[in-house]
Amino acid sequence: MPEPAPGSRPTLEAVAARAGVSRATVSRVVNGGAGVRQALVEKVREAVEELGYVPNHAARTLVTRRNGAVAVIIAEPEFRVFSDPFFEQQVRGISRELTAHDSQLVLLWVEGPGDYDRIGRYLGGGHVDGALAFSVHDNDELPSIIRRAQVPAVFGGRPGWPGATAGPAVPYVDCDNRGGAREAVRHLLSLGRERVAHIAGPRDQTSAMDRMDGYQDVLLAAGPGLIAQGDFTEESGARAMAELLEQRPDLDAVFAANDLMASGALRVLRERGLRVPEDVALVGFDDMTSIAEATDPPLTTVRQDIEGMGRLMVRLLMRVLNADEAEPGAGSAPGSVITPTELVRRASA
Amino acid sequence: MPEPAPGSRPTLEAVAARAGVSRATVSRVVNGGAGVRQALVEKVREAVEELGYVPNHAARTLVTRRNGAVAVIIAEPEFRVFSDPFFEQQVRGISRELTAHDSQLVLLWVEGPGDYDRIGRYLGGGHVDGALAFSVHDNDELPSIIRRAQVPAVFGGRPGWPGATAGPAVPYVDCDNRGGAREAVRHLLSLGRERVAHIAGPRDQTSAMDRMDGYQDVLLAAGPGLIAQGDFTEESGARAMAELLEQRPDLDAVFAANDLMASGALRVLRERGLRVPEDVALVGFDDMTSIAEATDPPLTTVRQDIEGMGRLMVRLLMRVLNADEAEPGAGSAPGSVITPTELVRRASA
DNA sequence: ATGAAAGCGCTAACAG
DNA sequence: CTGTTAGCGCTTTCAT
Repeated sequence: MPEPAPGSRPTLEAVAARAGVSRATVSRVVNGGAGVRQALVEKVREAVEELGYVPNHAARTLVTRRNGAVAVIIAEPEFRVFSDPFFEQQVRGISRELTAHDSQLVLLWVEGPGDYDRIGRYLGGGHVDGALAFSVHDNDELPSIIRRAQVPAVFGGRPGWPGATAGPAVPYVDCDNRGGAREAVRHLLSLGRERVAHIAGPRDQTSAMDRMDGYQDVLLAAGPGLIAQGDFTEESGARAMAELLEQRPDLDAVFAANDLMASGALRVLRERGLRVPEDVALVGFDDMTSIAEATDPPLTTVRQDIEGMGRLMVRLLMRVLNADEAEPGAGSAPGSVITPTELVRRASA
Repeated sequence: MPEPAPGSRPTLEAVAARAGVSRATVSRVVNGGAGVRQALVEKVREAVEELGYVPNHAARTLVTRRNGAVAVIIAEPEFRVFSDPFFEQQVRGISRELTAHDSQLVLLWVEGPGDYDRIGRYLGGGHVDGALAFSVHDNDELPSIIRRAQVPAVFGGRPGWPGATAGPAVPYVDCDNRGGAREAVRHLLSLGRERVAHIAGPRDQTSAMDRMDGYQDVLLAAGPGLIAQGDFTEESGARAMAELLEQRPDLDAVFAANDLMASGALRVLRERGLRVPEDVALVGFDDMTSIAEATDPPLTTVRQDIEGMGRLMVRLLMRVLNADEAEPGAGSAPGSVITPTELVRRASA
């Protein structure tokens, strides 16, 4: 345990002196040691160890123009967000992958429109190599801020704002919402269900819309009154279920756009004395285990690999960064990633 | 909207040329503009605007040795952590206050012993001006890592590890756990209750122990069988309540060390047909509104200003940083902060 | 394979 | 008040 001199850290210079080599050589060794004689490498390593040398990040950034930091932007239009287990998992994946890439996670917490200015300046200031953001709502200002700041970015979730499809493609990572929804509905049909209803999520979130599209892909002409609108909350799921039951008392299956709404629906179903899955089969989406495994009966649902998506966001960003380095400004079309989903069968369908 | 030249940002030099002054003058203006003629200030401001100049952080850090970033270390020995509402609030407070101090939040997520090494190196590498950590358990390695890295740090929650009291005092921010507990118990007594039980939190968390101490301060000789051990979970609260009821069926009040355990206790109380507060009065701790307001009856509890504590952690750290700057290495004894608590009366007591 | 030297962009004495 | 100058610690040609 080298006791560093209090006050000032040893520099490259000091290490060089100690090892009897030049600064350049020390630098090479510290950065991998390619093209340096083994004997010297060892001598330098020793000196580094003895002095407890740690490279000065600022100095390195100044010349390499890389700062080994990535911003994670958390916009908070709603109440929860952080305490959302979905979020926690995604950030965890990001954190892990960033660590693997020797990068730091700089958290940018946006609390209101007033913050956008600050965030824009920060992003534009070149403090981070790139940014990771989440496209929650369609009409979010964030994308344009990021574009203006000219910082490479990757989104979590397919962006849905107006010009998203036009112009330079915005790289994003999302799960196969539409395909997963199709699988859920097909599963319900395979169970012999004939009147499958859908509880949809908010209209301004692409994930919700994609899931509804998937539902409609399979049920080309979904009967009237079989789709109800929710907003991803438990309460809205309950309301939507009540509505559906009123319009179509004959329904025999429900596909809810997320587990939380499914649990709300389940509650109403039971209150009405309907048995799940005997009378009505129910499938959710997300496989938020804290919900899906806690309900009675446990929910059959569509799983997405949330942590994996977080990791992929980082990998994608790193690819953009490296492409940018090779050919700056080249529209290196990084493409997006859609991760597969998986139907998890439990007892509700 | 100045369209920055693609590829490279304008430097101080460029601004100086444009404004027809020296780099030094531009630097002065950019950093507040003290001692520069108004005419020049404006000329420089204009040039900055036109060129879309943004200071290079790395260059600035290199000379000032300040990087405007603070690490928030999240150790995760348990499952939840991030999704803990307590945590969310504290981090929110930290984030806000950091923003007010023009500092960035660098998130360091520690997932296991293997990560300590990396964290230690990072902290020691001078990438951040200081660190904020949370003292969850007594036997955590984190404090020693931080000390070795010689980075100024402030803890959230009174540290309880062995040498915490010896050596240089570790600044921390905590609420008045002991005083709050006293108030809770006194309230129960003022209601005429005579056999007040306590459901304690984990023995290796100072907050839990302090609350128990507060309980004992008031009930100098708490009768036998009036204290049961929990671990801050709902389930443990229920178990503890059952235990207490068995040992002291005559108890007429309970002070639980947190709201989660109180809600567990409440559940058991109701299962046994005991009325709250008529038969047994109940007080919790934390005022986690998502719990305290959701129970039936709503919980009387001890509120702590969690977000405020987060903000205070930052302020305290900034004070340490500034003291350090004035007199490096001086044991400037920053002291800790204990924030007051407040009894929130609802229906349970 | 190694070293010498030239900056990266900025701040902070120090002169004027 | 303003400009000149000297680095901060590191990487990176370019010689050798």
